[in-house]
Amino acid sequence: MSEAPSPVILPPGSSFGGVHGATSGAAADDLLAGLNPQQLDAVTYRGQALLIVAGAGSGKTSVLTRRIALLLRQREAWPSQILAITFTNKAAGEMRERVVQLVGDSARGMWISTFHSACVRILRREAEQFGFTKSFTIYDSGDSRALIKRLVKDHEADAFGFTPAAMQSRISKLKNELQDAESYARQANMSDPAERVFIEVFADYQRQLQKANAFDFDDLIGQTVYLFRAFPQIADIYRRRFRHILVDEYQDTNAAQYALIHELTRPVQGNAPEPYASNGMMIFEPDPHEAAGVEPGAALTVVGDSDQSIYAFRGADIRNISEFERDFPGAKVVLLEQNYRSTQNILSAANAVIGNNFDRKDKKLWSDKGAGHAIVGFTGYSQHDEAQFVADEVEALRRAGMPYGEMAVFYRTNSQSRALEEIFIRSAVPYKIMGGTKFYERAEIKDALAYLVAIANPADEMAVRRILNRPRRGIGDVTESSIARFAEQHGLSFRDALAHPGQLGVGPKIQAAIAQLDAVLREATEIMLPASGEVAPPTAVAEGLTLLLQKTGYMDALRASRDPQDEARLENLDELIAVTRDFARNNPEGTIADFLTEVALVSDADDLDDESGVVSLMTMHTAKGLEFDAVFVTGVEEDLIPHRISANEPGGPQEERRLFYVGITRARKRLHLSLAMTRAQFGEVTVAMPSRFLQEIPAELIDWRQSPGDVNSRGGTQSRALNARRPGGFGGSGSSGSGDRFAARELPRREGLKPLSTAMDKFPNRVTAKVRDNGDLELTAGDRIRHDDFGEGRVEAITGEGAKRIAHVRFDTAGQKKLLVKIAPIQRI
DNA sequence: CGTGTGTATCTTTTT
DNA sequence: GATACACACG
Repeated sequence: MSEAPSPVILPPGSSFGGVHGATSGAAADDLLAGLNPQQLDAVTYRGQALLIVAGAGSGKTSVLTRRIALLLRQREAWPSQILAITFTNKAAGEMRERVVQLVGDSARGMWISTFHSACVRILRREAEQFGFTKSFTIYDSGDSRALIKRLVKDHEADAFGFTPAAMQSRISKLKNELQDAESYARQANMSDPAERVFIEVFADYQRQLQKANAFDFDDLIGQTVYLFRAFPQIADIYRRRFRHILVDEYQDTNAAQYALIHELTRPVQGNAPEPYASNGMMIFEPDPHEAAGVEPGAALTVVGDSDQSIYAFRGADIRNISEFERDFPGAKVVLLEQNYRSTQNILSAANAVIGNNFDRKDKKLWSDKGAGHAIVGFTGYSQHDEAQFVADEVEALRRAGMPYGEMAVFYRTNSQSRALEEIFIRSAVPYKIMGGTKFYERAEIKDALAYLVAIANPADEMAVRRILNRPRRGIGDVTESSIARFAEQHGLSFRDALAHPGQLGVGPKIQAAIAQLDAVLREATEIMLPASGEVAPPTAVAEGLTLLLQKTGYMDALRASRDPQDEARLENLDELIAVTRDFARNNPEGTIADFLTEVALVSDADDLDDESGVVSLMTMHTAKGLEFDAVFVTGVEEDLIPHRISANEPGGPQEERRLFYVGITRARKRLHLSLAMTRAQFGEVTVAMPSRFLQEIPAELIDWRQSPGDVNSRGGTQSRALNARRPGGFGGSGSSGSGDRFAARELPRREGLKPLSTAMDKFPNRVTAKVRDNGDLELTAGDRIRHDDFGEGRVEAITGEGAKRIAHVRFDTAGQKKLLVKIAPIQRI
């Protein structure tokens, strides 16, 4: 691979990446060129079961895509016979793109998707077989929590100490093991009243989902398995269709996903095939040559790395991969250990850390890229200080020629992003946060989507209840109950009860409000699901949504509000409408249900707009599967990584170590590990200790710009040199009195490196929390300014427009900085 | 029925 | 430091 920083992520060994299609037809040479012997094996092996143990950065995506490409190129499989499963939609998109690059358009027709999307596809076709309709809704975790919350209340489960969250996670765990309330009840201790109430809630929850014609995330998988088991002839359809199944990130599959794979790879028993059609769609075209009878199961390829298993908390079972050979006798195993991503220093650190996990097969990544730069360590006084280090370092790398898009900042918990964000804004570093408060979880977006759900799936009572009083219509709890009662008495759905406002026994004003809502819903239904039988135009969803938001007065209410946040909400809604338009453009056939599916299954990690011009901020979980030239792992502290909560969980600390391992192995060339001595969480400042994982990295690999020993919070409580023995606890004592020595120490400066951010001594917690606004402060080159933290300096240039005007300032002591004029704490002098 | 105030609990990680 | 909930008031 080239040494020069490049915004394009080249596949490992892709020196030949540009020569596809040179010799079409027989030649597979270009697909095999540049592969090492193990990779070659992984691409070309043919058999029922193949496990590719792929260490971080060993080129597994490349191997997987070539394997698919080869199958297609050599006519071993039609595109429609291939099912490739990834964990995120983004990964699926990338894989598809790369296969297209290799074999061109013949990649069309493959199923490359996540477990969840694949299951939705199947379920939409088959839902009518078992009591759902194809317009079912998908409950995300927020939806299902809301429902569970209500049920916990109804069943008074809180009296037994059940919180909705605990209830939800228990139910989810069971579902991931393919249990339902009934099967669980059989093995439960029914003399325990808490167990009984749990089972009641579980069963009721499932009833409510069914009644609402909805699946939660776990059901998407679990119910598909159920479908296959209960209707073998349906399962056979898919077994016949998919001859090659490939699963990425296999170490993160849970029991339900494992069962799904098992079902799909079973030999086809049947004396089958009535060409099976559903909803008028032919699902597959039976191949006349292999008309009927027994067929072997699909060939299964799984790729994974047990060292990167980080989703045990959501049911992932590492045994799926470690016992693969037992589950699939005769399976071939290929080990990929050569790393094409990172320099040796980074790998040595990674190996050293992961080597502390005892229950793993030893595996050592190696690289021929050379040692590379040392890992940079930094200890800040506070999280803000740490963030400033990151921002400064990002700028230094940028000036040295690395694009922002090749840099990423990782943290353990989403809440850590705030401090980084503040500093980045003030330093005018362009960034983008992946994950976090998701667009589709914002209240106004959920409201808007609830309107759409109310149209697409009127059986979904939760959605209808949600929009009942949004915007405010004067409909409160009392009226809501009246509607529910009326619906029950007359055997109507909650939605249909709205059509009879006069009989609800409520006041005339409220009657009018209900009638108005009912009318708008009808009007929108006519647009998006025309009764007359004709197909709705592609723009129907956009039109319908606009109509709903306008005629219900939702938008007007926001506009009239003087809450400053409501302006942002309006913008979000506009963006949602824009999303519906995009959707119409990309899916001319797309229905409202398709739109809602897409929305329910995208995560923010999927945001495809690789603007390549911005630094990415994300959790270490989100980082899995990505790689960057420069990586900053922040908050490398005890109680954060490993997270405090993990300490009590079986296998918790080990999973945390794997997570840290995932974080550091994302880096190609530059790795930075940083921490803070004090961290404000929970609203108050607490003292933080360096993570135990830091001590697992050989000292010579880390170049400490400022080591934990150099730093003392608030003038020093005690020495916190990494390997210094700590007598007793810490925090309370503060009596050793040896701190000032360290506090005064001159910070090491290194040649060629940017000076550290200055004014450390007055930095802690000095960062203004409030966003300030300099209004239309006019600055021009040559002006002198004073900055709250950096002191005085001279403006060298102004770039950008309006609110994004950036001042390039050379400070007398702090060096060169970029500042956002609008909000930087500066004044002209 | 809506709004405002006070209070409790919160933060792991995600399809 | 934020948000969600309970409660009291208009």
